[in-house]
Amino acid sequence: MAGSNTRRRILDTALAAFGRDGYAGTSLDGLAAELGIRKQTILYWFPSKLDLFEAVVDDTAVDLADAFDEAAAGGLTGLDQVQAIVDRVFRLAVHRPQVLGLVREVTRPESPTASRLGARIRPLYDRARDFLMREMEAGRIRRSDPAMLLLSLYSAVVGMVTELEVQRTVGFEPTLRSTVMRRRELMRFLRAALTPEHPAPAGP
Amino acid sequence: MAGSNTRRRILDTALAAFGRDGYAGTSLDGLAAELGIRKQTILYWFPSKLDLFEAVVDDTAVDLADAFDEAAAGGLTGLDQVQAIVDRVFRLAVHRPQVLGLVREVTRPESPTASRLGARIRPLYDRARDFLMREMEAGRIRRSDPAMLLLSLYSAVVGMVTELEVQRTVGFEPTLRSTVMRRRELMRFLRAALTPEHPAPAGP
DNA sequence: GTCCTTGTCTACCACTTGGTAGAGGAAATG
DNA sequence: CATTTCCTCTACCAAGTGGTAGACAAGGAC
Repeated sequence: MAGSNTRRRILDTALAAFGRDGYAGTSLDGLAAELGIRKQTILYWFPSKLDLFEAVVDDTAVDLADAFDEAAAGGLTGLDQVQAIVDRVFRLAVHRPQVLGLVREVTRPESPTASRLGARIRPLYDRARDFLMREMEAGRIRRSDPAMLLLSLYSAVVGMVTELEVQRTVGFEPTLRSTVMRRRELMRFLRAALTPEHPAPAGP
Repeated sequence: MAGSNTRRRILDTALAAFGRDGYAGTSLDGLAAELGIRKQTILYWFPSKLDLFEAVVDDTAVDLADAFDEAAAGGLTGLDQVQAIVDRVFRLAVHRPQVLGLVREVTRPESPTASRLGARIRPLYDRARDFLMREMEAGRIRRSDPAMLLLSLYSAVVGMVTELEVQRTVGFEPTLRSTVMRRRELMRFLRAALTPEHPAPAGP
């Protein structure tokens, strides 16, 4: 039953292709060529292109959730927890940069399954927001609208990671050193933005 | 010579289409249908799809540059200048949301003209970085790597504005009120991140 | 009037797209 | 051995892709 391996290979290659070229920009023929198989083999495992895409999205959502779980398992609080998550996302971005490409593709307003990953991501989003609210309540993070703050955090992280990919595309292979630098700089930015002004602000 | 108006209409509609569906996801036939003309009329004004795309990008780059010029004309410094630019970008996003969609599309690593807008945007980028360096030197903005900081700023702003578009797509028409709220929240975030810790840090 | 330019159109073309139908090999199962 | 199941393939297809060739109408120049 070496065949089930084919399914895995298709998912992996499709993740890279969708993340790199987008849904519309990815063709089954091209994908098959990249895999050294026929397009019909892809359609055997996944009844349609959209089905394949959704499978890739679901697969990726699991990876992301795992990463978050892992980062959250330490039971940290405040900025230390934020740092742990950023570290984890960066590690994911270095090991499997395709994942972030897919996130970018799928968060496009007109993405074929914008709502789908939305639903998959929703629990993560809610957890993160609850965390931020709790920490604000405890005075460990500067008070602000948690939803907005979360969006800012998300944008900053994905933007930074995307930039790494852009460099790679241009042929400027980012060194481990430069990646570490970026992560550190991003954390400085986030810490500056999140550190509370006074120990306990408490306002109306 | 009412014809030249056609060119303008094509550019406007193409901007929206490319920003919404991406380069690969946009077909000349579909674009023509949207305009109520034949595809060949498009190809009369722009010799190829790629030419059209590049024209749209150039056109958009001019708009962006104008917006920056306008925001920078006040001769402000420090956080006030940053705020002016964010305000201006938000205004652009509200009036012509397609522009931000295109920016998003074109900053994809594998975008057909990733380097093109890159070149067009480069002067803006350099100006912004110089500004940040100057303000850091003057102690009006927290010291950090200007390039990284700029990327964080860019990501936060574009992410926030994109989110407005996502809401619109989902049918949740963002009110003027909610837009203003978002802008204010974003500025709080940026101010927190940029405000210098001490009046004059002075390093080695 | 005739000619030339401008702009939009119809008619086509070669190629690619996602998808269907079904042949055939390999291996387990009886 | 025969049968069935699993997997990958060849052979197609209808629709859509970007793009070419050229007809045709409107208007200005002469």
